Amino acid sequence: MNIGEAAKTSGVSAKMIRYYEQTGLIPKADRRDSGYRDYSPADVHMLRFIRRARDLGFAVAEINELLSLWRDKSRQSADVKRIAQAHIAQLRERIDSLEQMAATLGTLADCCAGDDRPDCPILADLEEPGDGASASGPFTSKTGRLRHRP
Amino acid sequence: MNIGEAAKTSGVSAKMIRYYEQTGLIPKADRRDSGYRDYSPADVHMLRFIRRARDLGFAVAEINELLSLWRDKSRQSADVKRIAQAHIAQLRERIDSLEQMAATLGTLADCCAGDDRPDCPILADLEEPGDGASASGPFTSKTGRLRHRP
DNA sequence: GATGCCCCTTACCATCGTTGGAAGGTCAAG
DNA sequence: CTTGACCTTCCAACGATGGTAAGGGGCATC
Repeated sequence: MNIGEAAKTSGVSAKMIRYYEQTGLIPKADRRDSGYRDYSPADVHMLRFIRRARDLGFAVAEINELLSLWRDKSRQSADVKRIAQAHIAQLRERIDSLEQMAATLGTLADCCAGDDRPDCPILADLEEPGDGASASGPFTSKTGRLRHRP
Repeated sequence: MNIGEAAKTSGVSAKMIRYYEQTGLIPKADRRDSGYRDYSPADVHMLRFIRRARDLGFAVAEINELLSLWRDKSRQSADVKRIAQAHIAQLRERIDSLEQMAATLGTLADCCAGDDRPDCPILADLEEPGDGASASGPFTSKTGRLRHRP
């Protein structure tokens, strides 16, 4: 199976398949005489596993952990559960940050007339954060910022 | 005012101030004879504006928009409100994605014995997503992924 | 006036996951 | 044989931030 086919059936782009191979997340694919990578259904299975884990927000490093547990038939489900729960906690933190942001902005927008007058509580708050719906607590400079999604 | 002082009083690191200048988010700072950048209280004010907007999750491109409205005294608060509301909608989308992820994982973890047996519904779902708490709907490959926060 | 310390400058490199492109080889169909 | 779709490798970029290194200035203290 070509990399293109593997990409289509797994949902992981060919670019990313090569990247995952390069970074060691997945083992080096077999090569045909032409140099083309050759994928088995089992490889595609693994790729779909990765894809699914990415969709669930796991970082590649975490997926690495999950993959070794997946490959290890004698794995303990407790290990997997631990990783999953740690990830859930991470997700909750980010959700909280985002909700704080949205709440702050929502309050400001509600106070905003939204007409053609230059008075704007949103800009005013950006200038000098108010107390009411302040978002300057839990997330300072490093937390709650989202990755740019292309 | 030195860049260090400006950084301290604005909450934006010196590094980022230079970066913002380089990328055109803020105008080039005045220079003293020594070559040091020189910042006025107004500049610091602007930096705090930026900082606050970053804390609220605005991307730099959005902050650019906000900054021009901020500088434009005849701005219409409707414009600001529009930007803010679009941003809120973005935040809500991401929150939804994250909540779906957390819910899916939570369900799986609840079903997981968490003992030393190899049977693990979490891994099973990663292999072949189930229907119950599937998270394969709204967020496919590009949505809901978080930026890595160092 | 010299010494030490901190700050400043520019200029790279790394991160993380992903996408894009260029330059060239392979394969299957016409 | 040609064409076009595929594959290969390599290199670069994104966005925001941190780090580091080398070289020089500013200021307080001796």
